[in-house]
Amino acid sequence: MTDLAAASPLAPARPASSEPPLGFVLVDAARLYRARIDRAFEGAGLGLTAGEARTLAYVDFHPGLRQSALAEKMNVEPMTLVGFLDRLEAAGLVTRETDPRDRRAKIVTLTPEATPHLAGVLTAAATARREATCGFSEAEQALLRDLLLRLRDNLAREHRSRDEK
Amino acid sequence: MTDLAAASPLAPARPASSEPPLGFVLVDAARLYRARIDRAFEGAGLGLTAGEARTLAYVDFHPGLRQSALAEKMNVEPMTLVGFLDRLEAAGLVTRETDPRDRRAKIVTLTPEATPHLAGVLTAAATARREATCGFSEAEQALLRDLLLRLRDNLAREHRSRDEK
DNA sequence: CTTGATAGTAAGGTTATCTTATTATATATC
DNA sequence: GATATATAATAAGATAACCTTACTATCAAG
Repeated sequence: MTDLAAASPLAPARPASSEPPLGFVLVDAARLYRARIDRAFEGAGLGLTAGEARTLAYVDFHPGLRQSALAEKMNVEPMTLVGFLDRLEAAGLVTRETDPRDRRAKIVTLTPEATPHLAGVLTAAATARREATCGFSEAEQALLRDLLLRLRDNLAREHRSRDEK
Repeated sequence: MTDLAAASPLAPARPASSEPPLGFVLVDAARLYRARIDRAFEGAGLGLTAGEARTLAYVDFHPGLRQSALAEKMNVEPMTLVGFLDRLEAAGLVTRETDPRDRRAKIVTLTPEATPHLAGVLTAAATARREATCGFSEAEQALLRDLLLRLRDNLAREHRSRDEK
């Protein structure tokens, strides 16, 4: 351990309890979580990656959105979404239909075939969640979710405001 | 929204408050956080990616470890660490020295040149954290960190037990 | 001194993400 | 209504962060 904090008044105040800073813990946790989810998907025989599954779930929660609006909901660039939708569409799980009010835009919806896949996704996600939150009370689980939502929205807001510059 | 939950008793119980399941929120939050950190690093002129910075911080917290032990601490595969160390070593920020007690193994330590980089990393991480946890009380911030640590350790334990099979 | 495990690494692959440029279409302006 | 500008999706191509598998050097045990 360097003596940085002591050596320099310019060094950031290292939060006493933060051996690994919050961001590192978050990124580590997310990597493990994603790996766990990927494995669960693989085990379930859904031919879906985590990103595709996430897209499927978002379309389910927000059906009928344009791609650009969906990308914004998901906090990814439109081009990132294109890739996910290409594969989901090729698999017959979503449709892209030209918006009659603006023929540049496309409306994304789930096909009926998506239903069992979505069920598999949610089951796998629930399994991973149960494992990840082993030992958590209901309240703790809800608390974690709410804290993460607030954190995500803080960052998303900042991210967006920097885009529209 | 499909009517899955109603339609099938086999469908996972969808936690009432969980529009996006916990895992999705976590993965989204982590992506935004990492992007924010990358931007902060770029802005600070450190020629480091998030993964390299994370490695640097881990070596600072756990100096003198062998690569395999360090990889385990970081919850990545040894080969993933090799890439990070290759670049950090090329940049003159870490050294890999043969362990005299086992000449297969290498001991990783920071060089003196790493000090300012590490300071930059911690400053950037602190900035990102301040932004991400805008509106959080001290207690909430600590709570989030502890919940994430527990979650990470749950997943890491599972991950490890599956390896040694 | 062989035999089998272990530490690091080379080679190569995948996923998720981005940026930049292109095309079609819409909207505003003159 | 012709022209300029903005927007929606996308093609092309890059990068970071992982992983798996196979090889090499070394150790440790018989």
